[in-house]
Amino acid sequence: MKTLQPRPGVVEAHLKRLPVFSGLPEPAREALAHHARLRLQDSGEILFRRGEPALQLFGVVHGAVRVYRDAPGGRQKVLHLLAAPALVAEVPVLMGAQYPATAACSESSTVVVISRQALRRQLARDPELPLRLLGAALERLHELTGSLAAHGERSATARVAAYLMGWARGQPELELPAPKKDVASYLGLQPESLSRALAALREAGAIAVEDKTIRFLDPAALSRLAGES
Amino acid sequence: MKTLQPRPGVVEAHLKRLPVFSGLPEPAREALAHHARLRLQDSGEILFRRGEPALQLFGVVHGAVRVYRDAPGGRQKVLHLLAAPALVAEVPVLMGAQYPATAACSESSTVVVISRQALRRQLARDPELPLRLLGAALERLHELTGSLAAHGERSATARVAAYLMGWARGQPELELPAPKKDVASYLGLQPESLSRALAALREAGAIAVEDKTIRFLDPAALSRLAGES
DNA sequence: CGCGCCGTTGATTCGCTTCAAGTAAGGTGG
DNA sequence: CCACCTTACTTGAAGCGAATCAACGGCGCG
Repeated sequence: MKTLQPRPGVVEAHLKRLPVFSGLPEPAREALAHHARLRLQDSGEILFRRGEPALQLFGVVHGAVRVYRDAPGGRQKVLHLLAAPALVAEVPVLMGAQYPATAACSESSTVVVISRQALRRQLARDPELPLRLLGAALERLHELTGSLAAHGERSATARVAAYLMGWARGQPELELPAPKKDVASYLGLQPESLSRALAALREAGAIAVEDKTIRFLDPAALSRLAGES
Repeated sequence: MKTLQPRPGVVEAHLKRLPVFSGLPEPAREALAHHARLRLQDSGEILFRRGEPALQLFGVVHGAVRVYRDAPGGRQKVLHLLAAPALVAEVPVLMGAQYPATAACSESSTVVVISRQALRRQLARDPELPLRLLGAALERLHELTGSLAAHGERSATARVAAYLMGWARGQPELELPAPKKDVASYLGLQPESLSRALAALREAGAIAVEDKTIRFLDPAALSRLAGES
């Protein structure tokens, strides 16, 4: 891992690409950027661990991050998969709590690190910022809710189909934000099961798979496969 | 369902028993109570539905509520089980969003209903209140995180054991906050499976079951059963 | 009383996990 | 540049655990 302290302008440009900060007036972003660090992380490197006091907010500007919890038996259950641009750990940092899970890069990434102090300073100054962060938290809650509702109900294939559609956003192609084994864990599956589910979708003519790239060949069929119990 | 408009003093007394409001100065609670309604709900009656604009905050002062989402096939997946005293829907009301799920009473309950307007008015006046509500939201997020981590990993019996221990809080006995079928859904199980899991724990000598009451006979054994994969 | 809902228990089925190979790509050190 | 290792992914076969189907007893309620 390399920590940089580049020109504030560079960091500010990165912040601008994060949805939460993009709407802010430029001076506010500059104030934040002034106290931020930039980190270049290799795949697998850890951003923070569960239980540590949440002193830093992370903005992923390039790459992808997985948030997970260790489970008995040396396994880990992935709770979130984030692809740049995304914010990690707004809620615990905002609340002065501990990190509720561990975060690691699932590919080499560049991350903007903002200290809790700096964030708090800016929060006091900018009345819009807390609302934006709360909005992000709400979204997170929404995602967890949906994820929880999806588990148990629905077959493996249906879950995978639904997940793919959720990432599609109308585009004809999508790049998985993490190695398949992490995607599998996120979906509550074993890697083998994900592999088989993708194979089933492929054989149904709904998608084409090449490494981490999924091409949508038949969105209607995919949606049908996602819908059935 | 019966809606009452009792003396504010009565409502204020109820509010005082809700953790979020208990620390407030009495005048603040009275101001809130003034615009609140009291509802007596039968088991099964609905507080709000997914997708409706979140105009009302609910405080359960007696009884229990389940929050769920409808799943394909006419089923429903329970996301939260709340026993009085508890608050429902702080986050969407605070954010001016829509209810992300549906809430219904799982037994006959009495509920304090506070309009978003009234809450907002009080929020503007009381600098401590938003933080308290945020804290509640964080707890909710925590619960969801844990719940999600528990699904998939762990066997049915282990999940049930872990769930029971989570509600125990040191007491030798606990009352399930909902009919067993709702508890089952919350744990991602079919009612039959919950029944079998409880039977297994009973046969292991860890607990005794009588209707909705669970007595802890051997906490050590229970914890051991909860721990294994 | 008779009906419906909840909960329990038994028998069976089905889907996912597990175990086991085997391929392919990337990294390292000789 | 190649031998070697590790890691990611895929596929096949077998086992198991929870879902499902079914029947029954208890209880509240009209």
